[in-house]
Amino acid sequence: MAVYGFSKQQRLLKAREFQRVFDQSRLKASTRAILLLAAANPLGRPRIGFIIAKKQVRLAVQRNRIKRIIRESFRNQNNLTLNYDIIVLVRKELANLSNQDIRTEFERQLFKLVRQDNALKVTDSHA
RNA sequence: AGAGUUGGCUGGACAGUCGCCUGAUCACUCACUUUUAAGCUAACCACGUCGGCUGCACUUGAGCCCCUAUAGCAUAAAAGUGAGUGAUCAGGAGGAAAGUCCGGGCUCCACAGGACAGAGUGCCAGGUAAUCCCUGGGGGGCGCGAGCCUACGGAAAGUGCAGCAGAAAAUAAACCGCCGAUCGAUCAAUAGGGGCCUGCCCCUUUGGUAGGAGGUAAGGGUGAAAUGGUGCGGUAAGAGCGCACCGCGCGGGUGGUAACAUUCCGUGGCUAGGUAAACCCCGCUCGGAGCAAGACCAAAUAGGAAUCCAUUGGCGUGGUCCGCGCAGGAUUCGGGUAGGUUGCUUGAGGUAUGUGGUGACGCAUACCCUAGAUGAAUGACUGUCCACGACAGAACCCGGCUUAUAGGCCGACUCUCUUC
Repeated sequence: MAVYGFSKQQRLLKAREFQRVFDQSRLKASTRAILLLAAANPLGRPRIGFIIAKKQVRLAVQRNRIKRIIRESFRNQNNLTLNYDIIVLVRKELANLSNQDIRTEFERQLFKLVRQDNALKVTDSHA
């Protein structure tokens, strides 16, 4: 039932949680428009948090739009097995993209994280 | 019909699927509190020794009592509170939510007084909780007009400033020009007088020429601005020097609550230039910080305070003992961090009607409750339609101002043209 849901359990809420991801990030994917950082969590589900600086995206309407689209995309990733806390850092160029382009940009980087995670699991099992 | 002025309203619509936040109701789970029910615990271990008993031993030690059930422990049910999950229902950004430029409410701090500094403000009257806002009125400017703009107190309190041009920029001055009366020089003339050398000289008068102490502010030219304008008289030339009209100042009257107006009366020949978003003067206003205000609950860690225990032993003080201090243990307390709760949406609130007022707005009655997030909700996708959707996202709350804005709708008014 909660497959498509998006409650507070799937969000990063505290400054400490954000700081932990920055300190312990193992996965990283970035383009000119967006940067994803991720650190493993023990909860058995992924969580997501946003950092959209006012310096990068000046208008509040644009910041809200980006958050909503990426959150909506993240919500629909029902088969995502990535047990990580993910931080999305938004850069200036993302505000110029359309809704559809923001979505594909985010999903492409998210799958990059999944591939990195799989590669790590393989090396861990060898070691 | 075209051009324009002005006031107000609106700010994509509908359907489906999947989500987010808040509230209400219901169900389940967990925690806490209260009540009720039935139940378990007087045992064991350790310690203390005010007293008692037992009993060994001769003064200490051992065992029991010395104390609880009106207590403690866990269980179940019901009720309440809180949290979580699920279901259903309801609600969920703006006209500017923006800039944070003013004004208030609210909160805390300081204090409730006075003075100075500083900042703001500035025609008048009214509205308001209040304002730098709004309404009405006055003055000035722009527009054929509807209308628009206006930082609009004081320049005879003082100080300062004015590039370029121009002769001169604030107190009068004089470049060109005009005049040159009064002054001597020179020429001429006629008239008059005088002298003698009898055709010359002198004096007076008149006119001219060049000069000139000086007079003048009409004219020229410069400038944003040059010490009222026009005309006539007047004069050597001119000039408010005089007069008429216009303008201006002052006093009075009249109208107006007032700013102010004045086809009214008198008076002054006109003096008093500009600049105060230059200093300044005058009147009025202003304590500071802000919801990250403030209030409450409060883990861990460190530290603090109080009480009790141990003070046999340790460290310090000291020759030693007592004592004192430090370190130790237990309990309690307050401050307070993370975190949480609250402040937090019922308010100078909306809508309708009536009513007072030119209007801003006030008053009365009825009805309505309309976001409350906090790493921060109010959305995404699909389809259909059309005028193809601008500027843009609440963060304690209101009243204004300013700035941004695709379009669409309604009202009032002005000018021009055409037809009747």
